[in-house]
Formats: sequence, C-alpha cells, structure tokens
Amino acid sequence: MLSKKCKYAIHALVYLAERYDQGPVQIEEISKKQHIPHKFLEAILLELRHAEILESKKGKGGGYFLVKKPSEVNLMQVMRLIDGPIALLPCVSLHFYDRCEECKNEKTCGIRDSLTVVRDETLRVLEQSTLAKILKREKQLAQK
Amino acid sequence: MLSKKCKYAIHALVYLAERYDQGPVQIEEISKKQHIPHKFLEAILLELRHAEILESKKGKGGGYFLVKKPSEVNLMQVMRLIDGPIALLPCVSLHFYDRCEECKNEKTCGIRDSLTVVRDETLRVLEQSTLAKILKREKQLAQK
DNA sequence: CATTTAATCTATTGAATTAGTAGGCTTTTA
DNA sequence: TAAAAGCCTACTAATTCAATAGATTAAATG
Repeated sequence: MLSKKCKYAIHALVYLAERYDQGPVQIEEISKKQHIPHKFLEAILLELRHAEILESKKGKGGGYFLVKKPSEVNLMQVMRLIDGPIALLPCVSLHFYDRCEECKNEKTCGIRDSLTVVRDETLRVLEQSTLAKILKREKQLAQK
Repeated sequence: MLSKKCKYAIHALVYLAERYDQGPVQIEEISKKQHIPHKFLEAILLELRHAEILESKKGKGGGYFLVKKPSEVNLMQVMRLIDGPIALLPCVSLHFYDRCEECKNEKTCGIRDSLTVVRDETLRVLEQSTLAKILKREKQLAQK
C-alpha cells in the first residue's frame, strides 16, 4: 500500500497541476485545501523540489510550482521517489535492486518470475498515469 | 514490498509442495532448510493451517503438510493472508476495502482509475502463480 | 534598510508495524 | 508415562511512518 506521505504528495501535485503556469502556490493553501498537515507537506514538497519536479520561490508571493509539464510527471516517478521500490521483492526491483536473503540462490528461485511480470505490468500502468491524465479524469468525474 | 513473514510463508509452502503426499514435515526441518527462525515459522504455519491451506499432526512423527493440491494454492491467497491488501490504496481494494481519508470524495478522485487497473493486473498474475508452477520453474532453473 | 512573508534545514518525538522470543500447555505415539 | 511435536498467549526489540518544533535563510515591499 502507498504511504500517507505518498498520497499527500500525489494530491499536492495534482493540485499544483491544476494551477500550472499560474505562479507559485503557498504551502499553506495546499495544506488547507488538501487537508495535509502543514509541516509534513513542507517536507514532501521539498523532496519533490530536490527531485526537480517542483521549484519554489521564497518570500512574499512565494510558494511552490511545477517545473515539469503535468503530462511529464507520472505516478511511477512519484511513488519511487516517496515510497521507494515498486517491485514486490528487492531482487526483482529495477531501481532499488538488492539480493533477497530469503532465497538462498537467486538463479533457481521460482518466485521471481511472476513478480517480475507484476512489476512490469505495474510500471506500465503507473508510467502512463500522468498528472495531466489524472486531472482530466477528475474533471470528467466532477461533471457527472 | 512483501514482508519477510510473507516470503517465509511462500518458501515454506514451496518446500511442502515438493513433499506433497509424503506425510508430515516437521517445523524444525523447514526452519533449517529454509533458514527461517523456528518460532516465527511456527506462527506462520499456524496461520496457514487456520486458513485451511495446511494441516498438522501432533506428537512424534507429526508435522505440517498441504491439504490443498500445489496447483490450488497461489500467491494471491498467500499474500492476502499474510500481508493483507494487494491494492495500492484501501479505497481500491477488493478484500480490504476502506475509504481513503485523503481523497475527500471518492467519486471524483482521479487516482483510483489507474490503481484499479494495477490491482487487476497484479491479481491476474498472482492468481496464476501456483505452488505447482513455482516448483516446476525451480526444477527447470536448477537443471541449467 | 527594516519588516514581513514564506520556504529551508536539523532534530526530535510518538505511534504503529514488523520481526522475533519465551515459556508453558496439549496432543500423539511408542 | 515419557518423549516428541505442534498450540497458544504474552512480551520485547527494532524499524518505519507520521508528525512537530524551532531556528535560519531568502525575497519582496514600503
């Protein structure tokens, strides 16, 4: 399951995507509208800035804004950044590979196969889920 | 990621699948061969017994054995039993549904769509991953 | 140039979950 | 009836997750 932190990150990003190219949005505003604890959100946005997804401006009229286009930010990136591996086993992870202590020898472990397929299918879907698509979907759903 | 407990459970089950219909296997044997702490394994096997995947025999010559055929036990069942939900969000889970506090209203949340697809793809693969298939795969890999 | 605003950074804390242990109890077999 | 083996309850240690506190730095404005 996704951590709360990751859910907060996604909601904050969708919120910023909706205001793309409209100047900085303050932490306080996002915090209130999305019901995310201010200080916690602060840390999350900082991480997203370090990952060069967001940029910030200090001082009056400052805040955070997307540097990438909403169509260029997807759930795969965000989840990897905030929660780490997407694969279900470390020995099957692309970005966080680590050998499994549990299977004595990786070469003959019969479990890895299936979990590699799960990983690939998951990545495929998450990579296609961009902020732009999520936003579009929300607008569709709101109209009904 | 899967918990260690879940990995232990899977390895223990594959071990028992290899000895299907050959009488009870003692905790101690599985513990040693699969490098799983004895007492922890005890708790895991008990859970699998309560789920009617395993059965046990007490006293001398006792131990654990599969009651279901290796082709009837799959990773979907085991993961749900040991780790809980397979979906990435509670509001998208089939067996552990719970509303997300984070999205104020589920009806218009644009994230759920993608994660429903991820869930379905994942379940499809995990359901097909039976102990029989895993065992077969391990034997293939061992030969090379 | 001082004040205010808002992000930055470091450090700490509390709660929950995960991993594992201890020890006595019960059942079965020989 | 003694030994073997699983059953059950309770506890503890370690790690991760969620959140907070407070001092610092940078930008805008009058």
